[in-house]
Amino acid sequence: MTENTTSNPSDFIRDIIDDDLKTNKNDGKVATRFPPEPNGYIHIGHAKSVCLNFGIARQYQGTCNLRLDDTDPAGESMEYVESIINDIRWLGFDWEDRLFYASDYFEKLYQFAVELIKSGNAYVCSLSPDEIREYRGTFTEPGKESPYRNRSVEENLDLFQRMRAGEFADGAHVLRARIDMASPNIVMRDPIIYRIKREPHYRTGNKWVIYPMYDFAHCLSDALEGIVYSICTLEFENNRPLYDWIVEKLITGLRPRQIEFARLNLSYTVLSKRRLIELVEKKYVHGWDDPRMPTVSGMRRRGYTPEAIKNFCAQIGVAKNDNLIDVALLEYCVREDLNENAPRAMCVLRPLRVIIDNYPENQVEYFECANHPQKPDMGMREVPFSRELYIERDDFMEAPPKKYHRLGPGREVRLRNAYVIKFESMVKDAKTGEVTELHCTYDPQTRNAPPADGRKVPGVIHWVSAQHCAPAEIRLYDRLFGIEDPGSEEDFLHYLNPHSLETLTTCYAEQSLKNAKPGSQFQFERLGYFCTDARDSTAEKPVFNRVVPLRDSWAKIAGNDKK
RNA sequence: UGGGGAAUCGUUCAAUGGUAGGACAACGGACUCUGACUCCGUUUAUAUAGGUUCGAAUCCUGUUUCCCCAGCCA
Repeated sequence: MTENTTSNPSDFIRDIIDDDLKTNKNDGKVATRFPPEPNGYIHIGHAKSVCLNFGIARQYQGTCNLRLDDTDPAGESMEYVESIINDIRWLGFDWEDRLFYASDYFEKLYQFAVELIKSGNAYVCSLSPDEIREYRGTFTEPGKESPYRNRSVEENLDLFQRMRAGEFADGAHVLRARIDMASPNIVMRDPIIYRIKREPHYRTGNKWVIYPMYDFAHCLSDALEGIVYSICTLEFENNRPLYDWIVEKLITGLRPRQIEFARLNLSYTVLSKRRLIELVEKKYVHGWDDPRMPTVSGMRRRGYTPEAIKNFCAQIGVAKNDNLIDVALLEYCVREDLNENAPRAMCVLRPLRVIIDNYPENQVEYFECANHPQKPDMGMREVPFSRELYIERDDFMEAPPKKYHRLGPGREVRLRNAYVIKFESMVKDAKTGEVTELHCTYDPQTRNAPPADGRKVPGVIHWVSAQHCAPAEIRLYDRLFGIEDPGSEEDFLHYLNPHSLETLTTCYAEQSLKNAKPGSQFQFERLGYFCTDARDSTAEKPVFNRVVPLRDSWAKIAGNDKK
């Protein structure tokens, strides 16, 4: 595992870079960029791209720019820009002074467009949107040339200037690249490169009423920034000829190269921006940072760590195969990191009162408990013990099966870090028959020691002292969807997991958890990893999010027995 | 249907003409004051049919399957 973090990753993109370096193709320059559109929060799929682009820059001592690709004012906002900046920083990447906005290039891009018109490579088309679609043809039939395709350079220049000046309504004209209406690649059939859109831009306000299209803006932004490797996802493969066409027409010297890789798909969730927005807007989740969301802000609030996310991105690799990564791998990475770094504590989720009949009424003892069983340097804490305790309801069974080694009639169990107790009797609710209270006795010899007579007590359960513990709220999160690949379903909302959030309001946390720092993670022993909710947790009532449960081999045994 | 991509254990990534390997998952077992962690072990793969070659996951030919493209989104 240590080898993993020290050795450099390798993939087909890094192979290309290695080759370029070997042949000195770009004077040894390595420059990448991460170019999100600020119209939503970034998610684990973006994190893959962030790790790739920034990771390459780091590995080759190159640079990686952060560029907001904000060429369509609809839906873009500063709130999204801020969230993106915040999220990438949190992941641990730095673009130094290279924060750019495509909108900062609007004037330059306009001049590039003028240049394209002058060289006869672009024209103003006045077909309606419907007509443009019709003229485009289909997969099997070539398109038809627009009647406006042969306008003079002067007319095109005049029209384009007037488009900019705001003389025309939205949709009245567009600027198109003059390529080939018969191209088998539909992208190349005179693609639109500028459209009129009377929509205020979150950065340029009302300065512009024409906006460049992605295909035009992106490649030129790359070129302007001196990007060498323009890494994007597979669905842009069809656009690469256009990328190259534009760059070839307008850029001399070093030209950026587009390389495509397969975007991440994660099981039991969706990663398309459209669907994520829908979940937020229709309130199926409580915002972009809902801990069930695969967004970076959601995972942060859930308690995932940057290290876990980055390690996950390293594990999944980079290739061109469509993929659906098992979310279990992400959870593995989270556990791996938290097992190493999260201090342990005890917390009872579904309490059952236990009275130790032979323990003195007003006595309190403090047990020194290790914050981490394998890491003494993480220190100790004192945990109070008294006559009345709470244990987990699951840790008692009235009629336990043989393999169950917790508490039951006639059985003994070890209280974690404390005494061995023995079941004596139970109290039931007269009406419901539910067990409401247990009476036990403790063996005073078993403090920090095995039973004196050598008998074995296989079970160990967690507990809290009733008079010392802190009432807490705990939110148990489960996968957002009930099926592996909801993203492939048109009506994906039908597959939402109705139990993706379970809120427990009568939990009891050990005393030390009262001062838990917001956003900090713990392992609640025998249960899982939990994170103090950064938003809702208070000193009076701490709120914990379950990051991920511990692996539970008992659940498997119990589950098999039922079958 | 035209064009562009991709096919290797259940999932994913490697193997760049020379022993098909890793991780996750699954399944056994050991250990254990967390049924955690850790450790040990096991199962399972080159889409398909031909060809070239001493030797093919890799090269060639055909076939099949999957993904992307007909936004004035990115």
